[in-house]
Amino acid sequence: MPLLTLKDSDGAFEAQLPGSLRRLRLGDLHPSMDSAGRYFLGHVLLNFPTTILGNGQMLFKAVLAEPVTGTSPPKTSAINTVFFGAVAEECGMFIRQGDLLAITGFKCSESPSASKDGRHPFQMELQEENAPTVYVYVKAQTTTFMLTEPSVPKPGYAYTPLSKLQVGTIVNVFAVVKHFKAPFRTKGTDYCSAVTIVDPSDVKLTCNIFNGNCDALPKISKIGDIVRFHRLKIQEYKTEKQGTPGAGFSSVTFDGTVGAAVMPRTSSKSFSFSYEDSTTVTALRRWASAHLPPPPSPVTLSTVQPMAYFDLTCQLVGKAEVDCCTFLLKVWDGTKCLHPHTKVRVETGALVGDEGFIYKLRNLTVDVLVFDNHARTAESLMVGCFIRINSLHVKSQTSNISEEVETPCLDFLLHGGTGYGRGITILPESNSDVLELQRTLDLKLLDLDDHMNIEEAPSCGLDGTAMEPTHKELVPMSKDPVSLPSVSLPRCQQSSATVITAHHHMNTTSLKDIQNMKAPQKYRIRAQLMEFEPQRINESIKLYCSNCQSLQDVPDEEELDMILQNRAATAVKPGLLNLALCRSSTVKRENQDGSPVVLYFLKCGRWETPQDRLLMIEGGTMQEIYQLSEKFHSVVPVTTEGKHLSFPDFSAPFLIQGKRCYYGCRRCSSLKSIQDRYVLTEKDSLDPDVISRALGIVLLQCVLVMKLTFNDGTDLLDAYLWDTSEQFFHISAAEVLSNDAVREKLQGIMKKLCPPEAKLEDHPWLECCIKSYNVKDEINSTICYQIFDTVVVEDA
DNA sequence: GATTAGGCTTCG
Repeated sequence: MPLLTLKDSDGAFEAQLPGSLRRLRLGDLHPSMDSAGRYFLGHVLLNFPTTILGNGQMLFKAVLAEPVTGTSPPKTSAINTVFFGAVAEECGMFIRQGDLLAITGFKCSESPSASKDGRHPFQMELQEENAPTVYVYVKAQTTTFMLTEPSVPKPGYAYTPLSKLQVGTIVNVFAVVKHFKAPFRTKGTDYCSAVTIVDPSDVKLTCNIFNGNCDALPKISKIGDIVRFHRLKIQEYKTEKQGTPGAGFSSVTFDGTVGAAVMPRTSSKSFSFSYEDSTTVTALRRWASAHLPPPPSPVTLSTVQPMAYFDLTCQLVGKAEVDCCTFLLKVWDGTKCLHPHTKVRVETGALVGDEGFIYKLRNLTVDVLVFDNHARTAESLMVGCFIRINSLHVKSQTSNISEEVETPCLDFLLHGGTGYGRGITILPESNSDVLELQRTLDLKLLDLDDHMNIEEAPSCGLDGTAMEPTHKELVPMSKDPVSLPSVSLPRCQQSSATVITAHHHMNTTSLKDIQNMKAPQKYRIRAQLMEFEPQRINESIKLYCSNCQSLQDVPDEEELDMILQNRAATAVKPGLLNLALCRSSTVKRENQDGSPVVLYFLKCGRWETPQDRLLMIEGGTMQEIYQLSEKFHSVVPVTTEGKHLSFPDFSAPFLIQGKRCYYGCRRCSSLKSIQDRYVLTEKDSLDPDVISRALGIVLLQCVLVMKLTFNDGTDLLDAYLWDTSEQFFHISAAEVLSNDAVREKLQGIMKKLCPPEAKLEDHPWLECCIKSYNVKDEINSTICYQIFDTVVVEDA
């Protein structure tokens, strides 16, 4: 094995190397030199994807930089390092930017690209025949940055004031963001973010930062943020200096607010962060607060002025395509726009989002029309996400100002182009503005619930066609009244096993009265639970698509094994692999006469240990998949199709994490090819949302669906419980399937709500909000009922 | 390791 890892917990890197080895410096390298007994020490500045040469040999290239001890780096500190064959395969999978390596057993040759890349005139080459060894220094703690790292040779970064920049140099800078553009796709291959920065030397510099991965761009969220750029190349454009990423460019961003925590934001997994950096951030914050104009105070929908441009931080409630170059975004920020504003009409069915929620917020949302390049961004936004719309135009529809007859109607427009930073940014949930917004929205929602009354019940209801089959299946049949249960205590004195979370002003309606009323309506009821379906608790969990509203059963392990067996039987040639994407290994099973199991290890991710790696598997039973998912973070079942990997179908989960299975919607998903090497590694995230989005899969949500039969002594009523947000039971539907303890907890609750052995009169009383809605088919129209805004009392 | 864009508001 040419690759050896040494842990930082075991001491300093060089102290762990074999004592006989002596260190070679960059100046010692020469084609005539013998590297036996010697090693070269360097940080990985850059690494390129592993490729296959014309002769079928694998090649991995990295640029190494000798750790610098002085204050400023020498001119040529970087050297190209080329790994061949098996060495390339192994090192290419493991080595990443920022790693510290010690290399032995290499040859030196002339670098064919030295004149172009300005690096060392020679390059290092590692071939298996020379028995090379690559020692990698592994940090035990990789998730967070380290404040001090005394045992690792750390490059001493020097920062150039913006007034001292020279064209043609590569520098490190620390400065305040004066202006920025949210990342946008260029006409080339990359995303770009334009950032203008200033520092206490009172000079500004515009930088165009490019990267093929949008997430790798500086994580700037607002003007006043502080950025640290390493290896920024200074160019000249129209007599002005300009910054652009130099080789190995990296960026770290900090909040610019005086007194805020100094938390670095970056997508780099490995980056330095020292005590000095922290004091620089503090100093820059103080300088900016005293010398720069204060950042514009945030505008909300309630404070918006006509004919203005502003940045809006908001939540996306709904979206719809208007035409090829226009998209509608329905957003809210918890405040009410005081001016009349345009409501955009879209074709029925075009609006994506929760109908009920859109209706509930109808007086608080504004319709934003986004054009051209932004329409494409808008299309990919997930309803519910938090966004910042930069340079949103509030346009008054009254063209002639002299005609001030009425209050003007406002249009919210995001014009095409990126001028003035126009754009849409998805804000992470950890963003401080989002946390504040979330609080505002939560309070507003509570407020809304309190003021919502029966007259406000939506007329649209939940009578979507896609839900019909389920509801028809479960449509209440028995409506014969039964004898009144004898109750020993007055009802008002009995505690409830469930309570309502809103609508307390509503009076209780008897089930008999409800049966005589038209839908849709909202009611408050007090009744006992007579029975519920399904009795087998696992069957109450369904897979729901929020996009097409379809509902389906979750296959059990037996069904899944059948599906997997059929797949294996119809597979043409298992094990055909795409080398550029991953490494495969075939696992033989002693007790099996059937097809082999092939495992594919993804090469291009940054995941290093099995616990944070994604594995693809071809063949295998569900039990085997679960076994693997205990060791690997994520398991994706695949099949081979021609020369590439593909997804079999949607009958089985497309992703397994631990005991949790994730399914895709066969109707709404449009699969992207795994052929694209970036597909699975987008953002290097193993989040099911990110993976499913990257694969073009619309993720199905686990929901808990039950039919509850109530009896209040006046009549019986069947109501559906549709618990999508863990509200009713405080239980995650998905966990009912994957966690035995959670399933038992749910069974326990149901036992208490509806004790199987007890007489109905001894069942606990429940207080519930229910709403009625119409379910229509070609011939009939039935009224169904659904429970809402009700929760089980803990320890019911 | 080329290229992209290169803040200084719009068709709507």
